[in-house]
Amino acid sequence: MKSGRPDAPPAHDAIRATIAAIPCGRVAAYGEIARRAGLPGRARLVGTVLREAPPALSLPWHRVLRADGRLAFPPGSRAFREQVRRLAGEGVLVRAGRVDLSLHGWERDVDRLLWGPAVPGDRTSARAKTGKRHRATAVRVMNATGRED
DNA sequence: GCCCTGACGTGAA
DNA sequence: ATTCACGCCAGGG
Repeated sequence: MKSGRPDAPPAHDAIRATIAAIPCGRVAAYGEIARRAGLPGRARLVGTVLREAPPALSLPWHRVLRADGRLAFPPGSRAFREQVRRLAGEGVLVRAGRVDLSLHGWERDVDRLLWGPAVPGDRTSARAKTGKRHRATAVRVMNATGRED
């Protein structure tokens, strides 16, 4: 029995569902999406799926970045600018072609970021020591969280 | 089936 | 911070 569409590989479905689940104001790497979709190591497949995905699905493709936080498109290209635009619309700032994953990364739990114990090697906690930056970060996160649509 | 390509990831130089 | 080389594997020719 085919569940729904015979021409829709389960892997593709899982990937699309995972991408659709990325909350507004957050971003995730290709590799992370593959992992969450139960397909560890298939980062490239995520790219393929996105490329083939019909616009009608309205997947939040702009929330998908490379592992280092940089956009996957060539800087200055049409898609690149569009992605920056969309991200900005959600309060996600792109600087030098990259997004700060410690700030907007999906993998990082927001509550732990604000209230939890400092994680060794976490740049965010290090910056928090300066004080000022910490408050600005908290405000930004709360704004992003409170906004639903 | 072989070969090339790619919206990737990682580690080394 | 940058560049390079590989590893990876699904698609398409």
